[in-house]
Amino acid sequence: MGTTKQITEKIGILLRDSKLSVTETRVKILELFMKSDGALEHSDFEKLAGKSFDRVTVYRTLQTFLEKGIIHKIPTTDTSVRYAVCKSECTEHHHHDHHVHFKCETCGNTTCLDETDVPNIQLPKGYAMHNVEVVVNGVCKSCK
Amino acid sequence: MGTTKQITEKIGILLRDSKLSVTETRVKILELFMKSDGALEHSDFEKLAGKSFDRVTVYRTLQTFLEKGIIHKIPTTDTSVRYAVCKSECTEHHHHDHHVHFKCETCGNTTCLDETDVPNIQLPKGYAMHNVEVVVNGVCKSCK
DNA sequence: TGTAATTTTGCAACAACGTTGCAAATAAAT
DNA sequence: ATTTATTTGCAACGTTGTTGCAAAATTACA
Repeated sequence: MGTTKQITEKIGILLRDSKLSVTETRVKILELFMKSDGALEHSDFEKLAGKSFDRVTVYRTLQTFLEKGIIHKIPTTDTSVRYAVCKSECTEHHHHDHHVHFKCETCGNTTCLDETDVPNIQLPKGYAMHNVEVVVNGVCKSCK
Repeated sequence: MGTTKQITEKIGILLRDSKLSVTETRVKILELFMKSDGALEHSDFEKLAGKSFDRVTVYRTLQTFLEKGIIHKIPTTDTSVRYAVCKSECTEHHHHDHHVHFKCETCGNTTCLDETDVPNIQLPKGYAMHNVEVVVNGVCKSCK
């Protein structure tokens, strides 16, 4: 994963590539994403990171990252919204969200199973498919 | 689908089977579910149905139906929570949510594709699978 | 490097959503 | 028909998400 300095450098490049100003908030939020192995939700950012961010800034930052294709949302069955960093192939205009998400019922973490393919689904006649979201619920490796 | 009277009768049986009192609110909410072909969210109930229900009652009713296995939740990527009636095989203790949900990007409706099977997914070693949720985004038959 | 232009942030105020306790109303049991 | 148990609606509250605007930080450029 690299040293903290390397991560910071990587984040700077990522932001500049997306034509975004490099600000403390954005760097800190991206650091959290990179250091966390699971998906994060809004409330995670207000608490964590030593410094507590303003709620509004967090909302706006996540919204910006979404629009630039830096992060993506993960479906949930409650009112929370979960985000994870996109793989490198994701860009502002082209998303590769076709991977499986795993939600552990024990630790509550949601992770992206990048290696696991989303299988082909045969829809009834007349339906056009754009995107498939798969969330598997169960028990993860660490909790077993 | 049957006449209104038949539906009301069916709902009475369903409620009594679940050991729930047959009240006006519960009947009206179940009627809405049966008459709608798509999934419904909380706000749909406050407005619709001529009579407007109290917010709290709707929350509590949906919660009760969930616990009894009468309805199930559908994953979304926003803060809304969508519900749909369960198929007959669902009970309080055993759920068959293994079907595909389809969200139309044009009309916004979410429907259950009961006939469409959820394909097998090969998880990495060490993961235990309990339940798979699939949501397909695209354009539905009616909007094409 | 210093200054102007642009972008981002934080605050305040607000709107929407969801929860809890309790008394009144309704349904079930006898 | 009366008692018992359940459900409902209200009030009050906490949380979550949004918008406008002035202050602060970042970028662009001389």
